[in-house]
Amino acid sequence: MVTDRGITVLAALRKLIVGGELKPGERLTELAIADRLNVSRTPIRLAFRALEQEGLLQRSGARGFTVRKISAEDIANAIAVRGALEGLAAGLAAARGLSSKARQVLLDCLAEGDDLFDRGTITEEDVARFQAMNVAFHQTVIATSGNSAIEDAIARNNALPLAAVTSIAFDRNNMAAEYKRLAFAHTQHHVIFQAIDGRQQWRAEAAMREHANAAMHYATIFDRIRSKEENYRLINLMPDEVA
Amino acid sequence: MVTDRGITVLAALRKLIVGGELKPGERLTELAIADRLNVSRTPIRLAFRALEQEGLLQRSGARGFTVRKISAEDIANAIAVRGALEGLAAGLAAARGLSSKARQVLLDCLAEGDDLFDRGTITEEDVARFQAMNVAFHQTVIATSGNSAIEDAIARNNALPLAAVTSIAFDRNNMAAEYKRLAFAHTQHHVIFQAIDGRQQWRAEAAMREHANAAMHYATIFDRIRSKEENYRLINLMPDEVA
DNA sequence: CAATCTCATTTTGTATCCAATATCGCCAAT
DNA sequence: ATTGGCGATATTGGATACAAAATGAGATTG
Repeated sequence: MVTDRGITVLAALRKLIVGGELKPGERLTELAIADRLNVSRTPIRLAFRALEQEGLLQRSGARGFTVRKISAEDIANAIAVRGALEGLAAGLAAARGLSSKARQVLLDCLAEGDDLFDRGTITEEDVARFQAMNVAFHQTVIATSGNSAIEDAIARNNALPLAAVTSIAFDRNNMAAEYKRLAFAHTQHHVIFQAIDGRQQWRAEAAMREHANAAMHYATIFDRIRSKEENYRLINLMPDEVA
Repeated sequence: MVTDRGITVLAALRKLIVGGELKPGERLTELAIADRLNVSRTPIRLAFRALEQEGLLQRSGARGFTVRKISAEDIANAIAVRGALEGLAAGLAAARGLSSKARQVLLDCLAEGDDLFDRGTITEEDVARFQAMNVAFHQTVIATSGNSAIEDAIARNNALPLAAVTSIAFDRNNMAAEYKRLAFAHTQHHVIFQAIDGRQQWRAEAAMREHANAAMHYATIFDRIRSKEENYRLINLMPDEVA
């Protein structure tokens, strides 16, 4: 064993797929990919099955895998699922109440967002900051729910690039519009925090569920992002990179 | 390749785990299981990872897998997730409307249930009939939602034995109580159908979500089922066996 | 000319071998 | 007595060889 290549291979393949170098619908044979990545078929076989579970690959008939064709509808579907699951999480979090530590994390997220949006404009780096803050906010709420099955279900649902909390895309030619979009999402974070902190279960659930619709935006611009119009920038934290 | 043992091995292992022959917490080594099932390590490696995804195995440290310890809380958590997802599905189904074919399937399910519960008592065979009908009802609603991400998420959440629609458990010494329980669940089916057929999105969602609580019963009696008290019978359709 | 059958080729599934590394027990030193 | 290192062993990861299917092309026949 040279090193633990399994993980490396999996990440490399994910990158090839998400990055579009392996095109949707393309058929993958173990040998071809093995040669391409300079490993034997063994780690490839494991990676194929893992990626099938993640929803990036599909079995094609009795033989082989193809790269899943992801449509805007798929993204929208996954976002709806995310909304339902995160809504449930937020409601349960409200019912259970925040630990003082979780409460502080959320407050920090809110403060950071306030700081970010106070200026009235944002830069591309700000978007990256927002993303990190956003991920922390959502993960804290989910963790506070105390229901690990939600966490699992969301993690698996996150496999689709644009449906995950860890994805963010924006139009660099239109940062004013992006500012509005993200600032609104941040305002929703305030509402969600209020509801959870105030132990209002139903309100927390409804607010979080509505908040997921902020991401529905991605489904509508999915085709433009996919075709790599160069004014669209996609920041996509891979599963490996998330703490 | 003798035959496609991969699937066989996976199913066999699942059975060993769910059946309790491999005890929760037990550490599994590839070689030991390979010998036990008379195959090489290769299909075992694949199966371990698949079962990890399903949530039946857990990675234990840097080396090896252990059989996941499932608690009553885990079951309750998974059922809550199922409720949220099926609730979402039912709501979407109401919004979209039933196809005439789906409508007929649901009506048939209702008719079969009516027939089943008309007599005022049930036998063990009736429970099996109910289970088949129940699975069909739920799958039809989920399919009608038109959101395949829900289907996927539910399928994966179903891995835990008692959290799945495909599981049913009952106390054979107390069939009168079981009759009440299942008859009530069936009445809920009527409500859900009414709501979906009447295009009442929110009512459909709420009704389906509440319906999931019928399964919460299993979380409460989980320990008794697990310890195989012989008056409890568990019918568990494995993922392979579901059409 | 179409349909079907056969055989070659491709590709997957399984077994086994080797390399790497974690784990455990033992011994010594403090 | 406890801790730290050291080596033996167990166990996993990866490569390769081989067996079994599936697929496709070409031939053969109705």
